[in-house]
Amino acid sequence: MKQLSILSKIQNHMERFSPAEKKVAMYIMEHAELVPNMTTKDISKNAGASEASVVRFCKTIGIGSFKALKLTLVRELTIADMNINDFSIIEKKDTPFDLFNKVTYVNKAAVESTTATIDRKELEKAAEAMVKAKKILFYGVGGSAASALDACYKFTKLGYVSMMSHDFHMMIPLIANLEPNDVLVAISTSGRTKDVLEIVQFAKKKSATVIAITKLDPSSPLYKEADIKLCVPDVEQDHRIGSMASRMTQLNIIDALYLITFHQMGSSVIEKFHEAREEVVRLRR
Amino acid sequence: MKQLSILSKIQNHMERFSPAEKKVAMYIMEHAELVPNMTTKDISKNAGASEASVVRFCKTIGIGSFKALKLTLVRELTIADMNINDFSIIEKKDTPFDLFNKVTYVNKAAVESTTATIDRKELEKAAEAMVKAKKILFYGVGGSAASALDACYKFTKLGYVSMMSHDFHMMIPLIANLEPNDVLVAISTSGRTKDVLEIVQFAKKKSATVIAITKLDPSSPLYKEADIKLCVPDVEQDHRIGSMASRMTQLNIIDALYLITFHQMGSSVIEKFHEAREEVVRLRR
DNA sequence: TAAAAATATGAAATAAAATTTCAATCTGAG
DNA sequence: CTCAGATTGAAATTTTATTTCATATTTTTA
Repeated sequence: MKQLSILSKIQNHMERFSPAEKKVAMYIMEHAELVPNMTTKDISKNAGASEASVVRFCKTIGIGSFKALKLTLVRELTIADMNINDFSIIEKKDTPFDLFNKVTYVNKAAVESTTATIDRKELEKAAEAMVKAKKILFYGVGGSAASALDACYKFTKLGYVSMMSHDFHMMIPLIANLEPNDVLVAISTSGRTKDVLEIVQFAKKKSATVIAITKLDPSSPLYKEADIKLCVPDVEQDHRIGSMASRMTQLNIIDALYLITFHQMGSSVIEKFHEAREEVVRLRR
Repeated sequence: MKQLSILSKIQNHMERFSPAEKKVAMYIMEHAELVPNMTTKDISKNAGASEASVVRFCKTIGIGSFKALKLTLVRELTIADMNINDFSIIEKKDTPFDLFNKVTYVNKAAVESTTATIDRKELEKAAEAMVKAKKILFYGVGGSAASALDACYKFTKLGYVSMMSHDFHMMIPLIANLEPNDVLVAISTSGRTKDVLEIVQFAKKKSATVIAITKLDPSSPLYKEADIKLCVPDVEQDHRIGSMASRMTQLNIIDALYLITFHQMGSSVIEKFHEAREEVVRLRR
């Protein structure tokens, strides 16, 4: 039989808690992953009960101390899965540290959630395309520009002619010089950024392979146009705040693409790679 | 190949510990499973060193506090049989999808591990500094340039005069125009990039506040020079592959800084923010 | 080789967190 | 009502973690 986890124990006990304990229980159930980094004071504030009640709560559920509860929770949560991906949990009274913990949690969840949208076959197609390419271009604007820059840097290290710009007009001549089998990686979570779409169309005209990093949405133009779709989840974001998680998901996919390419290239290239790295360490500007 | 495992990190570092730290390290290696339930005093007694040395030991191995060490140990000891925690497990026969899963795992772990190095007080100092600043500059080179770009974009959205460049020579005049209370965010995981250090020194001469995003390493020059240190874990990477995880940790901290600043600014600014966003959606280039 | 600088260390002070105490406040049975 | 028992949080206390600082040690420099 399955060992009764501490969280379900709390759940089962819910009816029998006193009002103050119940507040604590509710808070802990809903923010279990934050608890290990919190103090009794933090929790009392957030749950609207006293510190004493937090400690009493621990005893009530049969755990000796608050510290023991934290350890128990960490142990259980390392295996647990997660589901939040928005910032509805942000509250007025949050301290910087609270906010940090929440961001960390959301980002972790975002990375995790890329597993749900990525497609094996598309990854394989991407791997194949990367090997065939001489030149690789990356294009993303606004929030996606940083991802493009990161990707560009990584593939340069692999010895590709790899370029990016967030300037539409700069991209045009770059695209004009693409040859068949070269790759354009277009990054736009929404899949509806006009500049990106125009660049993609131009690249297709030059018979380049277009890889899109975009959210899984069959109705989006970018999704429809791309030869290869590496999909990020639609991490529904609090629009007041703007997307943070989407950058994480883009980068996670870029990292994968990089590692896959690296893996395929084999040891031949690795020497040059090594050489460049040593030079960097030596010069260390 | 190295990884995110704290115990092997301690092992690898063994030669470089000071005598007192070494005693602590030895004790912890041998009794790792007991440590989460011990206090600094317990350990100092058992290891034959002072409590201060226990705390210092944590910093030396790149973990922000003793409490964080305890949490990290619990996580690892429970995760141990969940096998993967680094890239040593990359095998020839890995499919692209396998590689994707491994990258995802590593990135998630990297984000998670920032909780071990961040310091509450430094976050609060950073929050304060950001509110006082008129102008914010970001500087990072190589792999850190993408993080700087991302940060710059985010803070521009908040209405700051926010700039970045990865060109050293371009940075000079930007720094020259900084005023007291303005902020320079210097991003360098190693904390030893020469360009970055020179920029930091110049900024300090202009009385700007320097926030460093760097690994927790008390001996690194950037760590020593910065007014405020937001530390990322030393996700020691397979040097054949180059760092992926470190970008994740940088971005996680940048996201936190952004959210904290946003949170502090309050609703006054949120309107302008909204306005810009709606314009973006309308124009959607 | 001596002086100066940098590093390392633990005792003690301080800060932070957890726990306990206790007086005030409820709650409900008689 | 009223009183016994339960519940609660403010404040005191205890425990734990962290920082400071003076001293000791090593390393560098002159």
